[in-house]
Amino acid sequence: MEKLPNIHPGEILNEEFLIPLGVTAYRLAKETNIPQTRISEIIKGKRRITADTALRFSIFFGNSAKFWLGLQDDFDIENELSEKQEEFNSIKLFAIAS
Amino acid sequence: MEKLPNIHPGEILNEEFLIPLGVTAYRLAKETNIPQTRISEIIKGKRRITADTALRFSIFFGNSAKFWLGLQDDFDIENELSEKQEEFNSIKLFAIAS
DNA sequence: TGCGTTACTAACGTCAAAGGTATGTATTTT
DNA sequence: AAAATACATACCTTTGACGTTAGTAACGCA
Repeated sequence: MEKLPNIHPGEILNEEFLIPLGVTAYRLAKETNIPQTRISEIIKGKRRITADTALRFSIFFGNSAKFWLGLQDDFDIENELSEKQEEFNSIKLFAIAS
Repeated sequence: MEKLPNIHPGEILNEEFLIPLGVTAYRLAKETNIPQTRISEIIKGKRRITADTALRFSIFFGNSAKFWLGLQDDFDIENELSEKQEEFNSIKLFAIAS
């Protein structure tokens, strides 16, 4: 198994939505009433997708808020896993006390 | 439509996992290597489920990290929606510039 | 009875990040 | 030329995630 580069939600926003649809970050900011800085930082992977952001995106793009939060979750989970492998290995599955 | 009380993830942790399985918050903290305060605050709805928490829970309970983060997402989305209805109403679906 | 484990809460303190406003600098459009 | 588009940087505030420590209480057992 290769380890995927772990692509962040901002990259998907840009490459799967903005570019194909011909929407600029500026326009997205204006139409969703999100400050430009927030959009800019999300695209650069410096900021997370929150529920507020997810809802605004979902209304504008016509998809679901869970899609956007799901992207963030996947990204977070992958990052945590690769950072704390050993830590997590020490946790054992629940078992009823004997 | 009635508005559901919007149940937070900690409540589900407690009522759907801890109580039925007979696991105390104290034991969960010990076995997942999470400080007790974190568990306590999550159960009381004062703290969110993060990727770290979700992964530890999923290993211990034998389910997925996305399940736990999904609970948090659902909760966040509901809260945002009820708080910012009007704000979101002003956002319009994307349309190609004419 | 007294010690240790279990169980939970409350009170600090730190650091990261989410949020906004303001500003700067191009480029395009009118 | 003026206004709108497009994007980035800097600064500030507030929230919240995190941990450590300390405190209380109840139960188990030797």
